[in-house]
Amino acid sequence: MIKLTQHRQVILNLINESNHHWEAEELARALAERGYRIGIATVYRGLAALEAHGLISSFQLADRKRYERASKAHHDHLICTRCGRIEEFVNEDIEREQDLVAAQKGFSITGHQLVIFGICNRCIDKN
Amino acid sequence: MIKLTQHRQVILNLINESNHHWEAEELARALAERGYRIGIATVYRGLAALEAHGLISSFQLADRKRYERASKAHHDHLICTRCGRIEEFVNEDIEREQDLVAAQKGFSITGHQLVIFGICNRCIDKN
DNA sequence: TTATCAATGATAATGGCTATCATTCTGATG
DNA sequence: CATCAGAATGATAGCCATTATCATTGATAA
Repeated sequence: MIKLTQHRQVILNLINESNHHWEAEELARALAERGYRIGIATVYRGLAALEAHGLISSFQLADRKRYERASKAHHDHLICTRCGRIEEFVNEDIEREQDLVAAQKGFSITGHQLVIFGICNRCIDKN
Repeated sequence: MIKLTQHRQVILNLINESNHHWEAEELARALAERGYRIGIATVYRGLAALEAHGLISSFQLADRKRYERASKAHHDHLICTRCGRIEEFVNEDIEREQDLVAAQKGFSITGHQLVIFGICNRCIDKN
């Protein structure tokens, strides 16, 4: 079904190798540094294809999308607005409450997007 | 402190008059329909100024910002991905859990962004 | 081998939003 | 009331992430 070309395999490997939350241009730069000549449009298309097949996942942060490993467990994100550090978290209570809210409002829930903004302890310690 | 010009007053009134979640271009169109000649840049600047002074509030939905009345109580949004209807909700449990998550991760929380996606009952009934 | 169809790359286009800059408005002061 | 400074405005160019276009390349099946 999915055509996992060499380019896409390289993109997938890079994402799978770390816990990083990649943005498209950043990933393109990393690929270039490693000697791969992959056009920016191909990177965007590859990311979309990989995500469409569940091999990676993404979330929207401000005006741009971030791509990460597809992990089994759903999780949300916590971002430090000072240094940009992103942490992941899982909270079953929040998940359950969201289902309740949707049910109360007569919505059939299909997904959600939760990002918590804050200042991380490293940044706080610097002051 | 804030210069509440006529233009900004008109923008503010329009937003205050309804529960609508306006996007900038949509609001500009509505103003034009009502006979106001307000440049698009002025609309954007006015929205930013009104928000900066707490007279309206906003949230990011996908690639664009939505503006709404500044309500006393914090709330989040539920959006129907089929018809675009937006509902608001308040859930204290979710708020509390977010504080806990941030504390656990050593973050000093400054805000969050929660949008639940789903299909609303009106759309479901149409099938 | 050939036909087919997707992937690719270069680049133009899109769309929301911001910057620029000349002009206009406002309101504080004399 | 006149003047002046700083802010607001409008027209429009620019920015930037992403997508569309289209000619070319590559892979797979017959």
